Amino acid sequence: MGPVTGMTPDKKAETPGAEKAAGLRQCHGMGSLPDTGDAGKPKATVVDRDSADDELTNLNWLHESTNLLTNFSLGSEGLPIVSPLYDIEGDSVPSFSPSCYQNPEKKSSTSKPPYSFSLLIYMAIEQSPNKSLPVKEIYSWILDRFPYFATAPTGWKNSVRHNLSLNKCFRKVEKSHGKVNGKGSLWCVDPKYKPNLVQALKKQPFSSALAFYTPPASPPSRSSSPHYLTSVLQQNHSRALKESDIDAATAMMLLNTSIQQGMLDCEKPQPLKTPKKRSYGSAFDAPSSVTLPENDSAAANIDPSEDHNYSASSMGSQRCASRSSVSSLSSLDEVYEFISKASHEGSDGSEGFHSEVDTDGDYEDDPLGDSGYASQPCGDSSKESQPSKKVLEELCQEIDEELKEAAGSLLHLAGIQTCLSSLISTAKTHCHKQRKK
DNA sequence: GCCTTGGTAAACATAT
DNA sequence: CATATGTTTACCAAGG
Repeated sequence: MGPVTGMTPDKKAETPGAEKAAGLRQCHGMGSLPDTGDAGKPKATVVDRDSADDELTNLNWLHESTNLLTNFSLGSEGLPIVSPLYDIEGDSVPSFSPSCYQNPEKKSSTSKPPYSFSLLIYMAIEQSPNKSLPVKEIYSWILDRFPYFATAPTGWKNSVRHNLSLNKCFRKVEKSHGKVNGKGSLWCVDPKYKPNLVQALKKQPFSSALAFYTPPASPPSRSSSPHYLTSVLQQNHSRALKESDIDAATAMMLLNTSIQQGMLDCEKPQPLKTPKKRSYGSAFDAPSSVTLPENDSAAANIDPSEDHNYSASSMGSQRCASRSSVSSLSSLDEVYEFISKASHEGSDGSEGFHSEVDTDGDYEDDPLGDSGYASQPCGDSSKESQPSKKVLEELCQEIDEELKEAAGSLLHLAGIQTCLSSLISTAKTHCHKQRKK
């Protein structure tokens, strides 16, 4: 691990202080460190590994991870946890009994957490406000929660990166138009595989950590409306949307969001990788039981600076998450349908919309396709579709206008209806009075 | 014994 | 150029 990253011959340890010694790996368990350059043969330290394993069984590490649990239980935004997955699966949401983590017994700060890297990454990402994190943040998160890694050989970072790349559960989120805040890109969890990850988590000794599972949070910097809506939608759509009293404006906004999402989905990259390498996603393959309508793309372009992209993708994620784990989707679909009809009435030239949908469908053929590797993200394909992007944006605007008109019509109708009803009621009372007379 | 899965190392490429 | 990040390949160990 020492030499892991980097191409420079002498590569530095990824963590200063931690050794780089090529051989010293496997000091796992005890976080012992470095310096000794015991260029021992790799894997030569089976003993250490064993000791680490022993520690894993006692789960003492958990006591040191109170932050982790706390965060999870509160959700990334301190919101009450809603766990669609549990609802759907009929599982009860695991509860955190304080006793779980209040035990102060801190014996092994170097205990290796009984979570695989993929789960750690998943937790880190899921816990983040944006449901996406740069590698660096993932490192930090892991380090914060699992001190073990602070003293562990640095190879774990390589493992993290390795997992991000190989595990199809994770997707790279392209930063907006070459704009970058530092190196690398954000990583998010492919909604498709969330259920799998969650399931994997549930299998862990402390599956209760699952309580942290929260619906994708709305991104911080974006305008609140769409996110608010999606958020509300996420929490209430099955209930509220089933009710026929859908506010037209809200509906239009929803539609708008969904459409944008669809457009973005068009840009979703298709995994191009050939199934050469071992499929890391095998454990998290999209559940066959869950039918994912095409393109449930992961949150692409969550970059806050990329607005419509963001909200759209956000919605996409939500839908993905919902679809992949929930059954109440039909209601949402109903809304879309309803709205769709409404918009058609408002304007016939919905050509854009249709074509959009079609396009969407085209791209949806191969969600995670073949290998399922998602490493050829959004960015790549978006680059390829640069030219069409403008067109899409234009279409977006057109649709936007149409939708506004439609919304206006709906509101107008709503107003008329309100007027009529009030008139009717007035008339009724009037008649009533006259009759009494 | 085989297969799957997870962890690790390493080489290399690319971006900043 | 140095470093961080991302990709890929390979090997090993554990468990089913």
